[in-house]
Order: sequence, then structure tokens, then C-alpha cells
Amino acid sequence: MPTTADYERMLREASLRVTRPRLAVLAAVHDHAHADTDALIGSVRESLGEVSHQAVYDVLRALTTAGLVRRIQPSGSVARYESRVADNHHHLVCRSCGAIVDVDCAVGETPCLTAAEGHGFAVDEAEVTYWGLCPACFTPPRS
Amino acid sequence: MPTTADYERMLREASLRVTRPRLAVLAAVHDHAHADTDALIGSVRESLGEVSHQAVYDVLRALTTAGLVRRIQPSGSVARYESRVADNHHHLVCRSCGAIVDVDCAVGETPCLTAAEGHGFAVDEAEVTYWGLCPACFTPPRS
DNA sequence: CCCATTTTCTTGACTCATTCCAGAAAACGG
DNA sequence: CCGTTTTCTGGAATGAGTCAAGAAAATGGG
Repeated sequence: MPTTADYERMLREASLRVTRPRLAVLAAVHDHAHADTDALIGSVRESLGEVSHQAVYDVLRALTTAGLVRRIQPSGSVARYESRVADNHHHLVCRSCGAIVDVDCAVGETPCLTAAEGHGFAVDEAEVTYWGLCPACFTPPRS
Repeated sequence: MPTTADYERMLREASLRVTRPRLAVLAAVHDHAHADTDALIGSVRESLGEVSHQAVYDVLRALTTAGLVRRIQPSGSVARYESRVADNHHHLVCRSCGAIVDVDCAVGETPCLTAAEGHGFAVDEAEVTYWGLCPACFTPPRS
């Protein structure tokens, strides 16, 4: 579990200024996996008092651009953020309750990265979203 | 290329009433792959005259629910619709211009459908989005 | 062919995530 | 410690998509 000093280092290494809102947002993303912007704003305000939503949006964009957090947005959902970056993991999304869990890649290291037909694209990422029902929402047919 | 009669049959087979807006939307989706709602509204109005945007939204939802069209929504994009359904193909999206092209699945029939860890989820679909630059946006390093 | 029932379409207001803008405040480099 | 640059505040605006109520059209039985 990273400390404030760790977050500060991460920001500096990304050439980002170190501010209290940024530290708070970074901590919030690490503490609440797959949280949406609203939840993160709430979390940040809990630790810092009033912070403008605009600041949180700006910070999230800066962190995302810098590669410190990853933004995901399953269809029909608002933007969500997570701290696991650059490890090529994917997501399992419940169609019913919207729960999201991480899954490691099914097919080796850089998995599905080889599209059958590249169509001349320079592909740099393969994003996989598994859709289904989570255990809580899925009532298995009883025997 | 399906005819109006084909579209009518598709609607009836899906137990949907046959209306002019529905035929027009179905045709528009078949004619313009990956078009967004706005473009589809424009296309429908070209063939029918004024049609409320609400009608198009309703029709698109009905068609999507019935499985006659597929809705896709890459992160940062509005909803888009396509007529290829139930063939488990995926998409290649250009980060620069937003162009979308279809790609057949990389790994056999029902591809990445096997998540490494199911986490107890009842997975029914694996959606793969390849991100990169299309040929037009990608300037290859010249030799 | 016509009517009643049911579903769909129109109109217009509304929600809500996200963005835009201008000025105040804070962080960094010298 | 000061000036410059970047970030944060506050508030308004944008825009895709939804809600709701009544008008219109499609289907099926008579």
C-alpha cells in the first residue's frame, strides 16, 4: 500500500506538480478500484474538504495522460478509474449490477494483441471486456 | 444487400411491428456501418422527412434488444450501431480519427471467451477492442 | 373492410456527466 | 523571496440520452 511519499514520487517522476488535490485523487484511485468520478470526488472531499469537481476532472485527465491511472468506460457506464496500469489485465463486468473485477489475460503475455487482420492499423492495445452475470446476480439452475 | 422486404421480414421474425421509421432505421444501420445516432437520424430523415429523434432512439433500443443490430460504444465515443450481429467479430479503433473497422476474431471460433479466472461470473460475451492508429493517421518511420 | 386494443411516434422538458471559461491561488525555478 | 507557469475555483454551458403524456399508427378479431 503506497504512502503519500510514494504518490508524491510518482507525480514528480511523471513531471507533474505535486498538489494536495492530486495526492488525494491518486490515493482515492488506489483505495477504490473502478470508482467513478463522483465517488472519487466524494473520497477526495472526505480527506481535503471542499474541492471543485473541475479540479478532480482535471487531475484525473492529467494522471491518465501521464499513465499513472487508467480510465475505463464499459458501454453504458460513466468513466471509471483504476490504479493497475501497464499490466495488460482485463475486466469482467456484470450486466445486472455493474460490478467490475479484474482478470489477468487469458492468452499469455500480450494476449489478443494480434488481430487476425490488421487492416494496416498500428495496434498498440487490445482491450477485452467480458460481459456476464456476477455470482450474486446469477441464480444457477437448481438441480 | 437486403431489400425493404427483407427488413420487413426481419422485423416480423423478431415480433416487432413494421413501421416506416423502423424500416428506415434498419436500412440506415445496414447502409452506414458504425454510424452514431446523429448520423442515423440524418439518414432516416433523408428518406422519410421529419422523424423525431426520440423515435430513432426508441427504435434503436428495440432493434438492439431484439438482436437485429448491435450497439457498440468505444470509450470516449457516443453510441454507434452496426448490422453485423451474432458473428463474434471485434473492432479496431483509430485513436486519432476515430475510424472503426471490423476484425474477425483472432483466436478461433468463440475466442477470448475463456477468461483466465472466471471469478464465478457467468460470462456470455467477450468484447475485444483494438486501439491504434489507422493507416491514414499513422506516418510510418521512413527508411 | 372496420373497429378496438396495443404499441409506437411526437413534442418538449429534463437529467447528468463532462467540458469551457475567466479569474484567483498555489507550485516551481532562479 | 519573486516572477512565471500551471492548477484550482466557481459558475455557466454543452450534448447525448431519457422521461412523460397524448396523438397516431399497426395488428388482429369481427
